[in-house]
Amino acid sequence: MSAPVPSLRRRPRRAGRNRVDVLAAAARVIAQRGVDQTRFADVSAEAGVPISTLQYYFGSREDMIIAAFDQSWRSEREDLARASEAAADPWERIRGLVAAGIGAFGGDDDHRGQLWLEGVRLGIRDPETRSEVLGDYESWRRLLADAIRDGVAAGAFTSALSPEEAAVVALSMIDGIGLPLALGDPRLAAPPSDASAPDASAPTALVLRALAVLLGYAPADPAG
Amino acid sequence: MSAPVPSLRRRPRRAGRNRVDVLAAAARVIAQRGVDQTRFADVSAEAGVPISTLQYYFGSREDMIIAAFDQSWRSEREDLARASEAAADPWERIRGLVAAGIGAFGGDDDHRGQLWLEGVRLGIRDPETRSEVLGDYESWRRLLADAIRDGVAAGAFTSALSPEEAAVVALSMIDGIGLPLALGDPRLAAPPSDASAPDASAPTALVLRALAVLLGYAPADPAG
Amino acid sequence: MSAPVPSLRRRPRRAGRNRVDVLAAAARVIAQRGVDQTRFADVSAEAGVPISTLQYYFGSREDMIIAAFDQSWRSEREDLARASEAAADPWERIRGLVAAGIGAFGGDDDHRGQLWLEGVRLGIRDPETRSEVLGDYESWRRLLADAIRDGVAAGAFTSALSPEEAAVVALSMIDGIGLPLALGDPRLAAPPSDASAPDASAPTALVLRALAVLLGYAPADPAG
Amino acid sequence: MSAPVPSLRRRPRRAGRNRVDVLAAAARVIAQRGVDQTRFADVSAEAGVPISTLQYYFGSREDMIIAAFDQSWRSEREDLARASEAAADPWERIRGLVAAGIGAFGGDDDHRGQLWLEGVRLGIRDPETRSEVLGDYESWRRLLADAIRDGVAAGAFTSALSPEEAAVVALSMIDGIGLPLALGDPRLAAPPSDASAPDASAPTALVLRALAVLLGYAPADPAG
DNA sequence: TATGAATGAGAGTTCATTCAT
DNA sequence: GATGAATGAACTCTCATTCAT
Repeated sequence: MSAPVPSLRRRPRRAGRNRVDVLAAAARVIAQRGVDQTRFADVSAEAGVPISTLQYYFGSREDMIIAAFDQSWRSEREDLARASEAAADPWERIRGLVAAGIGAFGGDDDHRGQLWLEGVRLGIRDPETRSEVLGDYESWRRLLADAIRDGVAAGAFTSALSPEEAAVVALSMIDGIGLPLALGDPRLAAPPSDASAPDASAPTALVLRALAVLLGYAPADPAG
Repeated sequence: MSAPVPSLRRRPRRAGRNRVDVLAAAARVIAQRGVDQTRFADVSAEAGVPISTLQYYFGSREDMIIAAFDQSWRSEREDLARASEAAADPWERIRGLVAAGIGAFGGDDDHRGQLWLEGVRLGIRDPETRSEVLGDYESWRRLLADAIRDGVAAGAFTSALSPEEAAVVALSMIDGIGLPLALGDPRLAAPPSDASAPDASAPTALVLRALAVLLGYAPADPAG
Repeated sequence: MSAPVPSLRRRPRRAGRNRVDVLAAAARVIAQRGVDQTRFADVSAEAGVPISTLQYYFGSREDMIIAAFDQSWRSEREDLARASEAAADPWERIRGLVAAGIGAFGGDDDHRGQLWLEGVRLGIRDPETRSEVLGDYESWRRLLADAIRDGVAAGAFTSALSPEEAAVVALSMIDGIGLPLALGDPRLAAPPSDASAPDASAPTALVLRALAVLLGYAPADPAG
Repeated sequence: MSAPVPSLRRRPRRAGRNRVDVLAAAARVIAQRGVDQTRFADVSAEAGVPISTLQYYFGSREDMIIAAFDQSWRSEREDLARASEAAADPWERIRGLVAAGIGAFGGDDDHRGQLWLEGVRLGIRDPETRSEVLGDYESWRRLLADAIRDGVAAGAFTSALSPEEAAVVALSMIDGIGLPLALGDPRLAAPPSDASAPDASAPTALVLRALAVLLGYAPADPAG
């Protein structure tokens, strides 16, 4: 809600720096309030920018929302691309992806999961958004399938499903467990804990154990 | 502070009947347009009932929407309870639940999946709705866990996960694959077909194959 | 600007009486401020009715303006029809029509001329309005032509133009002299007077003298 | 209280040239869209000049519009002055003026009539504009009255009205028939033709015939 | 019980204008 | 001299809600 502290170092040439900040603010509002409840007034308050400036930047409310999603998808894709190069061990890569995916639903300040859900819901009714969301699905599945294929090739995994099929299933687990996690489902909390704030560690471990079974991966502690 | 004395006469049948019809219409509108885009005018048109009558029935827009969800959850629970008695074979029961769950996202006239998604999204922000949705999750998990437990007891399944854990994972797969299915994800279509209308059969088969691996169930054709 | 004093005698059944009052108020505002400067807020103040009620009555601003014109044209046609029956003598009828037509531009509280001008201007750009305005022209011309024809038949007039042609010319004089009159043209004032408030008597007399020449009508005092 | 010292350098030609072009564009927009619907954005598009440049030139929207009218009146006056020297024969001069006046309402690309109407309408409410418009009326009447007076002096005309009165009536005919012509009144079309595009020839001939009667001018063919 | 009439709150959008280059 | 960036004001419109019947 507080206006972003402007970086004092070199102001960018024109409208641009501010636009990015404003889009981040819009994405926060969308995640918090939902697409349909996102008003110019909310983004204006969150970004510390007048309403008419938002309209000057984006034209209409709808275009602002589209732009916020665009930016979010773009940065998600960049994050994923970076993540794919990081770890060499196939299981380690899977573990990272699962943790990142489920973690999106678990944080207090991290509203990636909510934003994704808004995108899915929007995509059900808006064709343009739909293709963006499906592209997002594909990015995730490709990373998962690559890791699985590498693991199979290395002899670490033995899967009855093709890598592509296993990736579809793995991503379903991530998303499917993310929703009740975002709802604060107490059944997903680690046994001793009962905190109402969603904690992604227990569902992450559970999905990893299931994936280990599915991929025929049998270390001492698949989740660890 | 004293509540107004309620009329002791039971609400007459005719009004009650109409209320139920109206709530079904409201649920249809919610599934089609989304909660936030559901106006009195939409429900009025769908139900063929004046707006002021809707307000007379339900009080406020929000109350109408809550009532529509209530009714939908109530009937879902009844359906599930009935389904649980139907099949005796554990795998058969699992197969039925998976097919029902994924099928909710696949139909043209069947908007159960959309309605469920609306409920989840609403539950993220509204505590009252949240507990209803979590209750729904529990119903599903219980049925799945019961079937798994029976299968393990009968020696048909050998699972590294507890029945409860396996049920959580199974439900995640169902929901998690339902969303891209509702989006018309072409990757979820059966290979030869390329129809744009969502077809639940391929993802259902895929999830069943994954569950067979997960539960150590090895018939000739798990999906069949 | 003051809210209309409601007649205490029998309130009409539903919305209807008020609608007529509101339309009269809208017509006043249109005449005073012009179509494009007529805001809901202006009509609301003039009619003493909330803006949202205006929208409830008419739907949109544009529809309200159309309705105001409609009502004005309807009453104008009724006035003309009534006027056509009044006088028997052809020249007397012409005199009445000229006086009425030019008088529309001359009064302080009479904004018929301004309203007509707004209609013409609107009709130049809006086809629907155009046909209404042209119908208005036809009504006037028919009355004038009928009177001229009767005068010719009675031997009172001898016109080089056909009655229809003479009517077109006569109406042109009326409208064409009405505009500078509405502008307060000092050249149109009676010689001794120099009042800035438009006085229709001098231009009316002038047009009548011209028409007398045109129609070959030669009494002692054509304007008297 | 001291006015800022104005730059002594005359405004450079280039800027002045551009200003004139821009004003012509503004006049076109005013004629096409009407004064109240003339936005900076419209003139900007028509003139190919940025909005802020328009504001730099003219200050405010209102000033731009006034300037456009000013320029239009100035050039109209120059045209009229030139026209008055052209023809020697009184009736010929009248014929030229009538044709020019009515022709202003008839062309497709000629929006002089519309612009004049906008000026009249503006003048009804704005005193400054009013005196400009009345000056325009005087210019026309003077030319007409001069021609009539010359015709009377030459014995070609015998009018019951004074030349000034006859000029007022003549100008009224021109303007009064111009409005329905601008509306595309089918009754003003020449009998055989039925073109929807306004054709000034028939109403011009009609007005000339009426004027011939009024002025006692009796050639073989007054309109020819 | 049910419904039409009326109205206030809130939102998006347009547009002229101010400011800083 | 000329122009893009930014912003406040004003307006229309949608919609839930209240009131009276």
